[in-house]
Amino acid sequence: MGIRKNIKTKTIDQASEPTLKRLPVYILHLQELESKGAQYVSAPAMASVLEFDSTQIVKDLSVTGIKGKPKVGYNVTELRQTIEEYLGFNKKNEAFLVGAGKLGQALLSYHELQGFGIKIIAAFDVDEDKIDTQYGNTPILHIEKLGALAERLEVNIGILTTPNSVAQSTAEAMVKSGIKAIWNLTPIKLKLPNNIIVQDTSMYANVAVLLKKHHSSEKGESN
Amino acid sequence: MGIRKNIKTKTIDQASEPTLKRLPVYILHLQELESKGAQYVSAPAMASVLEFDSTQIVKDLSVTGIKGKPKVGYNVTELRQTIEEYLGFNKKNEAFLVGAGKLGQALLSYHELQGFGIKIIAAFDVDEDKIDTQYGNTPILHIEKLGALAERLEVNIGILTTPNSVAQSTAEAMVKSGIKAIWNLTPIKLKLPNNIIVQDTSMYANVAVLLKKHHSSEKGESN
DNA sequence: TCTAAATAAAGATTTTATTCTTTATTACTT
DNA sequence: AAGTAATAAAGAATAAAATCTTTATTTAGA
Repeated sequence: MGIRKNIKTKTIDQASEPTLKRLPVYILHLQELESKGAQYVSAPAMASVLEFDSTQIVKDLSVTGIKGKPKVGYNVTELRQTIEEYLGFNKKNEAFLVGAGKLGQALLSYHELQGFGIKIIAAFDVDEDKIDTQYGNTPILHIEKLGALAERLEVNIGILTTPNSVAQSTAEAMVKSGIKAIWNLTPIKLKLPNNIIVQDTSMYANVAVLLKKHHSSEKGESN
Repeated sequence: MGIRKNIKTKTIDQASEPTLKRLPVYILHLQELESKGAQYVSAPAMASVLEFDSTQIVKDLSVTGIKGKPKVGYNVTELRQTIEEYLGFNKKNEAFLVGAGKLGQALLSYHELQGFGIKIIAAFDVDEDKIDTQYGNTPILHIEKLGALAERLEVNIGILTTPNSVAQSTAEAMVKSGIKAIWNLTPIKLKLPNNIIVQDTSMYANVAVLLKKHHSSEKGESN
């Protein structure tokens, strides 16, 4: 019969940021497998397709608490659902978008985001031409209404796509309105209270890495 | 007189990716300082504004080869120019954008990118309604013309903003056309030859990190 | 001209993430 | 039913990055 360990592994949480960023990649891959009718998938099989290290995949997936079976792998659908649940993609993540410029409009059109947890229910701006119009199905409102609406609708996720010059002040207004988590798509480093979650997605940062690597490789450096 | 060390520090290159991503933040901050007429700035002064560690700033800046003066700091304009030069922002980085959907259009409108090194000179799509029109000042062409044009204009930077389903095949076509560096804004993990530089900017990855941190903090976890 | 304060720069330490190695489990095969 | 091959899971080692510490430089002020 053997000895059964009774020690519960309880370090379920606290996944690293690189791990969190890889999890959506797994979801997309699993969705593709599902569409092909696959029932099970092993970590090495995923590794060869995604070109990750297979033990890293096992580690990444383990943060969700899911268990795979040796010789079989993971149940594809169960795995996808478990990751989605872990990331909170299946929760009602309603968000406000502030700054309805080009980038903001792109995100308003980017309906795939809904499948990945975020639903933008209103946008805010100061441009009178945009205010009280709709973009897609999303109303664009004057930014003054942010506070009252955030409270009434209990929205606490904000997406920041304003011009750089007003990014900091707008973010502060969002916090004052009860926004707890901000997805910052401006390149500005926001200074906000510690309890506010800020996720930066700077186009500039990515351009910088791309160009430097590109120019370095042109000069024949060893990558 | 003292002993003057004659050993040249030659590890000028090979900045880490986190460092490369911070460099544009410094540029933005320096631009602001310049607009206020500041002549010099010290690493600790920048640190207090940007909320970075000051020694990290010194380390980051040192990859460009610039030297600061004790008690004075760095010359603001010289520092900005040196970083821009290091990242290749002042070079002629002409790029093609492939996939003129919403996200692609947002980038076409995002003229600030020019100040950060990237100039999109043409966009490509398969949608007949878009082909041979212009978006802003940028022509949208049929994707079949990519190869010939890339060769003629010697463009080797590509921006990928297609639907996920065609991301891989489009990327392969770009590589065949002579594109050497791809800024991948799809969430797909591209499988391309090793000599091709790929920089991923996945919205999903960032949403994943944001939501997980948000939900974890709601549950009262220690950040 | 000398002293002291400020700061850059280099080195060491700590932390974090990835990769490698070992162990144990499970299903398939004979 | 037993052995074997495949694989997950846990742990160890390695690599990388951030932070901390020390040293040396230099300019401003006495």
